[in-house]
Amino acid sequence: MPAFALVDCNNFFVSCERAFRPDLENRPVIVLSNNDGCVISRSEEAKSLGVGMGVPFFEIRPLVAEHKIVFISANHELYVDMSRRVANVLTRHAPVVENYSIDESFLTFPDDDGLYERARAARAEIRKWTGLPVSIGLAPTKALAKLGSDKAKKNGGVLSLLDAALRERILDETPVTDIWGIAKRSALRLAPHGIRTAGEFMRARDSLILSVLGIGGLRLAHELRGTSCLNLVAAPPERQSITVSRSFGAPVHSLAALQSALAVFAARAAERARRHGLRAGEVNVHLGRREGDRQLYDGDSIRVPPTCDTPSLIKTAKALAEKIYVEGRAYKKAGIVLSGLERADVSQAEFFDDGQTERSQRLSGAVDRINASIGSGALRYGGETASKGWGSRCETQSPCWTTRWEDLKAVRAAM
DNA sequence: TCTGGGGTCCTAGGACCC
DNA sequence: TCTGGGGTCCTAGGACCC
Repeated sequence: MPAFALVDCNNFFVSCERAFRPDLENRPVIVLSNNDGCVISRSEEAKSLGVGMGVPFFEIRPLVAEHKIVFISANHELYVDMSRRVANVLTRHAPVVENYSIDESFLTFPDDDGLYERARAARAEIRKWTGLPVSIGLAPTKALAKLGSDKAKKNGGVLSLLDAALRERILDETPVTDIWGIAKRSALRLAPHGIRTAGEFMRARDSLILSVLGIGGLRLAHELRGTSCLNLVAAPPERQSITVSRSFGAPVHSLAALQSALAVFAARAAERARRHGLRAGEVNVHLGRREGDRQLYDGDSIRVPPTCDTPSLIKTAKALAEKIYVEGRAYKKAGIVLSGLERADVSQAEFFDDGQTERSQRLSGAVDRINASIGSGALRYGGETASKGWGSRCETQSPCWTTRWEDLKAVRAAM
């Protein structure tokens, strides 16, 4: 029978930091989001002190001080590179690998022969080559493999749910919110029907599930029963959108500052589009502010002739900003979303091409290459001025141990 | 007076994920 | 005072068409 494995890096961001800082082992450690705003990764020690996922940092400052919790500002350059290293090891262990997120991969196998031993071997090899601890779940469907990897964290690292009887027992003691794809809202709608555990959900009538949660919920129920509905996506589908957005270190009031931030975001977004060989047919710009508990957005979109050209996207972003900007508002956040993406190489012929396109593509390509070799942001377009009045706060960030020569770790060996 | 039925496309918002 | 960033999918409702 075909089988799936989910490989999940434990406390990924914290583990990446620990890989280069052994002194952080056995201590409570957390990693903070942009602006040191929220907690986005926690070591087991930090979890047991009661630090929740996603809680605002300022709320737990006293707890941090009391227990000497180590806090680190996120270093995504490092995490992306570590993720790539894990993926490299995995390709040696399975015929098909889907890199589902920065810290999770689905593997698929034609049959489940000796799968448990193979999973243990993969886990040991990842530890050896990257220093990262992973948990692996084995099962006949993706949703079950995911559940398996969660349970594996407290079960020696590898858990097989290939056996139906064991599966049912575990589902019966699992709250329905622990299922991948079911969160608070859905749980609230299921509760009146007496569905609180994953087991109860799995055994519920199809018609009931369909009416309460829709087609996605029904697929999930089938997955839990052992019928695979979510296929492995080896070649990731074309992405639907590209977003670059940031919260500001302090509220921003002026249009000029918002435009300078958006110019930088537009340049990043354009660069990403080019890296994926895509052009955007629609640009959205939004400005976020806070009113009490609520996040409010002023935003607007515009269709454009498909492009991945930095200057033209900067121009569009600035124009949109001007259109939606309201004087006197304290903006906390801004972003740009590129959508209507199409492959750059199969674009329709450009009827109105005035010869600028090719020149501008060559220029963009050169800028990308220079930035890739020297460091992101080394070369900028006009309008992409350095952050003035909208920069991020970031107290403590680790060096880019694996991606920058100047950050390479020095090791001294005593003979 | 009587006001169909089926379809598509688009958009905004909800819900969820990591 | 201080609350991330980047995504996906689904649904409902409106506009429009024949």
